[in-house]
Amino acid sequence: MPDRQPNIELVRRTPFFMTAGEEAMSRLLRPSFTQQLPRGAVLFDQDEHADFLHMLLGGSVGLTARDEAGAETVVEIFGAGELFLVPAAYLRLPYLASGTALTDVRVLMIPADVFREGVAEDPALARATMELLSRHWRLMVDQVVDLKLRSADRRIARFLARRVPEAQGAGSAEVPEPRGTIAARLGMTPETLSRTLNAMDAEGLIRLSGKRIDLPDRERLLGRRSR
Amino acid sequence: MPDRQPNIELVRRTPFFMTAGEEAMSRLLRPSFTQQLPRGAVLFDQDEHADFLHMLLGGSVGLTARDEAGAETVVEIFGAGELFLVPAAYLRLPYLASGTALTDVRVLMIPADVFREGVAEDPALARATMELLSRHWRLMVDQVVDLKLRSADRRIARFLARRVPEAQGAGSAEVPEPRGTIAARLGMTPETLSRTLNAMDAEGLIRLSGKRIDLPDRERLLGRRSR
DNA sequence: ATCGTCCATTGATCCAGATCAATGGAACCC
DNA sequence: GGGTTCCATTGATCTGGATCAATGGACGAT
Repeated sequence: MPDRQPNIELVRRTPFFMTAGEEAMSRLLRPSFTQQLPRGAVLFDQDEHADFLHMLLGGSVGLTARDEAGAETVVEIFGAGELFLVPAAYLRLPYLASGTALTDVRVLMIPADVFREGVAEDPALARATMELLSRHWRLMVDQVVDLKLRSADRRIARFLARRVPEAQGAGSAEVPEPRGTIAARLGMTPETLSRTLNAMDAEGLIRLSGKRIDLPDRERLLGRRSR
Repeated sequence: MPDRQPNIELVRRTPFFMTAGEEAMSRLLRPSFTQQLPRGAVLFDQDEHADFLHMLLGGSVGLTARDEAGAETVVEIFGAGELFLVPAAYLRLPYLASGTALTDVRVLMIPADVFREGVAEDPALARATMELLSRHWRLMVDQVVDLKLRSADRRIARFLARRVPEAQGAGSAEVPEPRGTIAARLGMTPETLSRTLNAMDAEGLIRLSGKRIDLPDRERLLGRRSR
């Protein structure tokens, strides 16, 4: 059920549109629409032609890549306010990965050709796009370093710490995504994730309570030298 | 020994300047200079402020990240014609990684502020930059998938195959970089790389000859299902 | 040429995390 | 409300690749 009236305020406040400006926003919004989808829905599929960019208004989406043997991983998990699929749309190439709703989601669908036009004509929109791409590149570099240098428990600790809104001290991380998805994002099996989480709980580093995880001491959690 | 006369033809032919156009090129080249550096030289250091973009005119450069414990990996290896460090320069953030000359290199040094100005004023330059960033994001996604899904020997096979100029059949890959660097780029130890390379040679999948490696049958090399 | 240094190779052993295999539990549907 | 299904957890075992430990060779310096 497409909906032509997205929550404008929410869109206006995203880092992307804060940089791109009001004009770019209304230009992109005019031909766009929003979709509500339940957990598990597939938003787009690897190898298919990129007709839309997606901006997540609520919920979270997993970028899932499948290799030639059919095995799958999660490359990244995007949360509310994130705009993604710019590279595929811009290069007019097929998507590198599929997108799956990890929770119920609300997505703003922006036609790729409108975006390409806008970016060519509006310097502020181009600026916002370059910033976005730069940030996203750095996120992926960070993940590569994580995978190559850090052990499973350090990766988990960092993942949880980044989910806490407060920069310092104690906090609480919302983790509504399926465990298997998080494990895949972190480059490990669900079994390893589960075991490590329970061990951390036993040590008092974290407090598991279903879809929320409390971090009593962020510094201690990150500080652990397990290699 | 900065040199104010880079090989213009070489620069003009890079994918980046083919898109950015002649005007952007002369604008960026005017305040730039080239440097010749020996293998092992450090071009820039992690955490330092990004004052320059680098365009590699010859040789290859490794992006090396160091974690808090002092361990290092190689995030990416760039070859001639590549422009890198755009994200740090554009976001005015410190470099995420250090750059090391893996062979003797010739680098064109482009001042970051000139680049930022140019990108704001020249739409063709902005377009080239968005394409570059999009491509680079996809390269990192590819690497993440590689690390998460593929075994050491498959990663090596793919790495070698991508170094062969010819798309099909047999070919020869130049591998002038130190073995340890390649191992780090592939997320394994030099020991594992060495052993796997020798095993592949024994099976006739590749032919080792110092800094060159011949691939008699690209398809067979890639086809191996060792999961 | 000869030495020293660095890097690659080779060998032996170890271990973090994967895999295989049940079992437990929460959400969903008639 | 009681299956049914799916997902998370827990247990036992296995293994790809890391680590530790020598050698061997190539290259640059003298």
